[in-house]
Amino acid sequence: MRNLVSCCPIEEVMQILSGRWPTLLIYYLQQGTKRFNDLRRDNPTISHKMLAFELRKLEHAGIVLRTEFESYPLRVEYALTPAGKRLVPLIDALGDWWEATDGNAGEQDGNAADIVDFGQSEHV
Amino acid sequence: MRNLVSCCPIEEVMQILSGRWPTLLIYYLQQGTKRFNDLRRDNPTISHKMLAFELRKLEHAGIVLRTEFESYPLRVEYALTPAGKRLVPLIDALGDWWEATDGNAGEQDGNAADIVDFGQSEHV
DNA sequence: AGTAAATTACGCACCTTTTTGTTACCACGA
DNA sequence: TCGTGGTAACAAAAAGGTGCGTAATTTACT
Repeated sequence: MRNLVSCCPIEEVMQILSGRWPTLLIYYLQQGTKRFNDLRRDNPTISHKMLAFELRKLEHAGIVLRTEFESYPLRVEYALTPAGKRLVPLIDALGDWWEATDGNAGEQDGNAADIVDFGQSEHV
Repeated sequence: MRNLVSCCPIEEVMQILSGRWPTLLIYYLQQGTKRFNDLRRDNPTISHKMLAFELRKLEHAGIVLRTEFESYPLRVEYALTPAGKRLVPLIDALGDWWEATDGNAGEQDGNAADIVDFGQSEHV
């Protein structure tokens, strides 16, 4: 009575992990403790608004630990919590699954290389 | 050189699984073969446009197999591919992880029950 | 020595882009 | 006329980007 039977926890997880940034941020934080601008440098395409928002989301979810130091210009450090560290191999497994699928995907449909772009833009 | 080292496959997976519907649809399809309106009945809040779009996305990703029968009113069946079935336990693991985290989350922050709502609406 | 500028980690307001929903419409057969 | 499995057009909502402000301190320039 656990395996994908209660779909609710999965919905909650996806609410946290959905989007480009959560898994990426977990990836970078898994390398070690980082500061706000470290993460911005790690990922130059994220805006500071998004970074702040996603970090707060991950913090609330218990995945990221935020530590504030009252030094010169104010310093904040971000790190994975134990729960966040336990999450890493699960995300990892998804990546492995995708690579395995991707490897032999061509046999079904013919093309699987252009999956990346799902442009739904219809207002052009 | 595989474990969360190459972040790209994870980005691709999240591009497919992000959002409310993909994991939910996988959940319902894991119960067995379904037809379009079966899935609509399973999940009344999804619009048919979204359902069609998400199903096509999952189909392109090699997770869902679409079979069209030329019977009287036209009949289409959706089912998980082998790759889709292999994905199920991974999604499952995320749900289990969340439940485990949720169980002892109170020790860190005090409240972890109201994580669900991340209203970012600022234009009210 | 005095002034200007940069750093740090954001919050806020405005605007654009993307996503999602609503509605109508299609062909077909019972 | 209803249900089947959609597509296309339009509308609303959400997500995301940009730039400004903050406050203390250090560095850079003159």
